[in-house]
Amino acid sequence: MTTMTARERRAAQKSEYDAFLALCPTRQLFATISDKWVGLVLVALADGPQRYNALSRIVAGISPKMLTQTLRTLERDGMIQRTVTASVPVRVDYDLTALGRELLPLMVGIKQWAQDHMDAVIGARHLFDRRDDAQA
Amino acid sequence: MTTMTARERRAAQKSEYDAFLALCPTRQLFATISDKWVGLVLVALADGPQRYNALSRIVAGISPKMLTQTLRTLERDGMIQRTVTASVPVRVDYDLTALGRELLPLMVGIKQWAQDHMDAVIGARHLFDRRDDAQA
DNA sequence: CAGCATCCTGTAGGATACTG
DNA sequence: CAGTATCCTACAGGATGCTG
Repeated sequence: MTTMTARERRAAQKSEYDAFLALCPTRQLFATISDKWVGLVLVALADGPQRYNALSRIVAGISPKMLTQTLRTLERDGMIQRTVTASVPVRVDYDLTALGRELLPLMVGIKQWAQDHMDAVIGARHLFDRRDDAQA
Repeated sequence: MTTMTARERRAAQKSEYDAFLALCPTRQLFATISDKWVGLVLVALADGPQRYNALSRIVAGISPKMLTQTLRTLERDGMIQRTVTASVPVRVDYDLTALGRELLPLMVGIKQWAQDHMDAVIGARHLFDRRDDAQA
C-alpha cells in the first residue's frame, strides 16, 4: 500500500471527507446547503439569472438581510455568480455557476418532494397526534 | 373548466402547493427536511434500523436533545418508524418508512455532493476572499 | 435598485445531570 | 439503554431606517 497510484491516493483522499464526522469540513458545507433559504434561492435561479428584487419576490417572505446573506454565502462558495451592470440605477444579476448547476437538481428534488408528499405528511401527523392524545 | 376530470382536479390541487409561498404548508415541510440534523439522521438509517445510541455515534456531535427532537419530528411526519422491544433494558429501533425511503436518495445525494465538491468550494472561497482582500 | 448598518428578540441548540 | 429535564447563551433572523 505504499505503492498507490496518484489516482488511488486521490480516491482515498476523497473518501476521507465524511459529513457524519463533526469536525470534517463537509459537515459545515452540508449544513450550509441544508439551509432553507439556500435551497429556495438556488431553485429560484433555475430558469436563469435573476435580479435582487426579483429573487425577493420569488422567495416570498425572505428578509433583505437573509437574502443578502444567503447570496453572499453562495457566491463565496462558488455556487452563484454576481454580475454588476453599471447603469443608473445599478443593475445586479445573480446566476448559477457550473458548480451551482450541479447542485440544483438535488434542491429542485427536495422542493418537489415536499410538494408531492405534503398530503402524506399531513396524514401521518394526524395519526401521530391522535395516537399521542390517546396515550395522554 | 367546470368539467375537469378527477385526475385534472388532482393535478391542479397538487400544483397549488408551492414552497416559494411563505404561507404554504410546504414551506414548513421544506424547512424541516432542509435541516442538517434531519438529513444526517435519515442518511444514518440508510443501511437499516438503528438504535438510539448507535445513531448518536454515527451522527457524531449531535446532542441527545437534538437527536430526540429530530427523531420525534421524523416519526411524526411519517418518515421513520419507532419500535420498542420490551426487555431489560428496553430496546428501541428506528427505521425508515416507505415515505422516508423515498426521501432518502435526495439526502444521500446532498451528503455525497458536499463530500464530492468540498475541494471546489474551498477553492472558490480562497478566490473570493483574495479578491475581497484586494478590494479592502 | 440593491443593498448595508443597527438594534432587538426568540429560540435553536449545546452542556449537564438525572431516571425508569 | 433510551431517553427527559433544566439551564443557559450564542446567534439566527426580523424590523427599521439610511445610502450610493
